[in-house]
Amino acid sequence: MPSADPEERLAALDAVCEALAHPARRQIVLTVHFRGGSMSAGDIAKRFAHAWPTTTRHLRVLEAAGLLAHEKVGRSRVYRLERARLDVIKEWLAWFDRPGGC
Amino acid sequence: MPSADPEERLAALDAVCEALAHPARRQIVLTVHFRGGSMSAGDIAKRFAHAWPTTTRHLRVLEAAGLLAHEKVGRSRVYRLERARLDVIKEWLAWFDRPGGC
DNA sequence: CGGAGATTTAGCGAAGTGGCTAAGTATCAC
DNA sequence: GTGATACTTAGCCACTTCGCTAAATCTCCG
Repeated sequence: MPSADPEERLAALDAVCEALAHPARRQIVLTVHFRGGSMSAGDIAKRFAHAWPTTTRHLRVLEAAGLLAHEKVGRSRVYRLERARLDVIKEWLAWFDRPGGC
Repeated sequence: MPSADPEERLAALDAVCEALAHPARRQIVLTVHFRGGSMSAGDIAKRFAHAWPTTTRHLRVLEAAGLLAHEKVGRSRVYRLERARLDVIKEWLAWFDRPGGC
């Protein structure tokens, strides 16, 4: 269910759009999805050419946008995709399915 | 119809995502849509707090991403929304509707 | 405890973004 | 042509982004 507070929804859209603006971050989100919805930070980092700390930062951006969440498992951190968060984009796109005409 | 060349489609996704990452640009696209799909640069600029050249630049980014196109009409430039271009995002989001599981 | 593995934090530098003002280019009206 | 209207281009500056390496942290194993 979308948040009721319109300001919060705008902020969410903002964060999600900015997070997905970077190709590496779109790739991370897709990768996690196709690996079943959750992956450890190391597994994610291994799949990218960037240095690990660079990937860590991308993960933080995605998490701040609410697209990812993590939990500690032993000495690993497992990131889980918050698929529902992608809905804010769908909602935005839906505006264009209604004909415009002031 | 989506472009056949996968590289071109990736580039398109890239450009569109980056273009829509900025709130002002999302707003421009929405505004043009609700004004019937086309507006002059001046009408667009008038609706924003930014200085006109700033809006011009946003328009150029949106046009480079293929979300807007313009034609000259007298001394005005009329920008038209290319609604179909938004489909590259829908296509990307569609990946998440198929269950992941390597 | 000591050490190795997994991951983040800190901090740097190059490059890009987004705002502005001022100046330029068309086009129309007289 | 002259002047006003409608925009864009050029150029500047503050700030952010994104890559890196080096150092810290946290957790398990023996």
